Amino acid sequence: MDDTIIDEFVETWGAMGSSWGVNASVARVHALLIITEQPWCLDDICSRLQISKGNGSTCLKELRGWGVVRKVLLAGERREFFLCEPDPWQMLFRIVAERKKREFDPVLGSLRATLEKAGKSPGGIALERLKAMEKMLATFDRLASTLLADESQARALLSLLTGKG
Amino acid sequence: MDDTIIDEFVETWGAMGSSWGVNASVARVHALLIITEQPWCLDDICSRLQISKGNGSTCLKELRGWGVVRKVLLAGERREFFLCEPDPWQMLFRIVAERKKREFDPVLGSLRATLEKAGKSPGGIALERLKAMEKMLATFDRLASTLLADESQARALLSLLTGKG
DNA sequence: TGATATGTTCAGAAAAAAATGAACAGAGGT
DNA sequence: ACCTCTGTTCATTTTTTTCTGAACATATCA
Repeated sequence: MDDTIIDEFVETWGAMGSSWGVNASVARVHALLIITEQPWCLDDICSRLQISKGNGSTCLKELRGWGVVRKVLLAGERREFFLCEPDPWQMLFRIVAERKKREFDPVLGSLRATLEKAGKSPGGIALERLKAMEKMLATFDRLASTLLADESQARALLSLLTGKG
Repeated sequence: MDDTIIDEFVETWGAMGSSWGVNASVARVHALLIITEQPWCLDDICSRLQISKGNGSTCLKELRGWGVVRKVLLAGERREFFLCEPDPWQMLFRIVAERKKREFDPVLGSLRATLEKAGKSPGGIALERLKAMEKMLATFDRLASTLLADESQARALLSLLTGKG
């Protein structure tokens, strides 16, 4: 029975989301749209996942905010339907780009501000270590920017590095 | 006053931890050990961060579990002191290795199990899409394994890719 | 216009996560 | 052996997060 297969996937995805700071319901809705490639409407999602309409609505809004789910209009249908981005790489890039912007860039900015202030009165602060951290994060910043700027190239590069297709 | 600088760094780190699924207190303790490179004892950490001894003890235990903090014995001291891994790259590699093991590998395993089951009764399941996802995650799996196996090489490679030191 | 269908928002309820602090365990010292 | 210092554990409390469901908005159609 493939409902079981779908459920397992949905729950796995939900648990993974949780451990990476993504609301489990959001991840579950996403998983449902991933594994069944049909368009779903709000009510069907909610009854399938046993969540309230309010919660479902919020999850979809968030997923659209991440750029991984979009509304589709179905001929003769009054309701709104939702589809997820079909290409896993695209999906990943959008999530990474968004999380970088929201949760990495501010940290790098803050670290640089700390370094600047600490440069003037370094008492008790491990300046050299912080500089090394800034350098490391800056490396990731450049790498991510480069990869995100050209997705097909990024994909090729990553595959190349691992020596497989 | 550098206590303020330290506090800001600690809070930034704590907030970042939160958004990536790491307990904020754990991240704050880590931040304190990062930015001051002295050894700290439990009581001093707790009073500096205004957390209970129980909480502090648990945080340190967890940080040791991640391999980024270790106990040091100070001559003539009965208390235990704690130091964090001094090299940011080492720190990062340990965290990545551990999170991969705990939170990525099981997902890849589960996805493969899903694929196997769905191969037999694929009704309603987007097989091709799941295969593409498996392929993508497998690429990351190989890449991470390669990089984690030789840290200095990984570090060199990442710097090379970004065209800087 | 009124009735129905659909979606969103948000105050309050429920659940989950995190923190506290007291009890306990062990290690040293006297 | 007894007392003190140190650290851990865990039941309970507190805080935070998440979810629900009802009220509201909007759209469609008769």
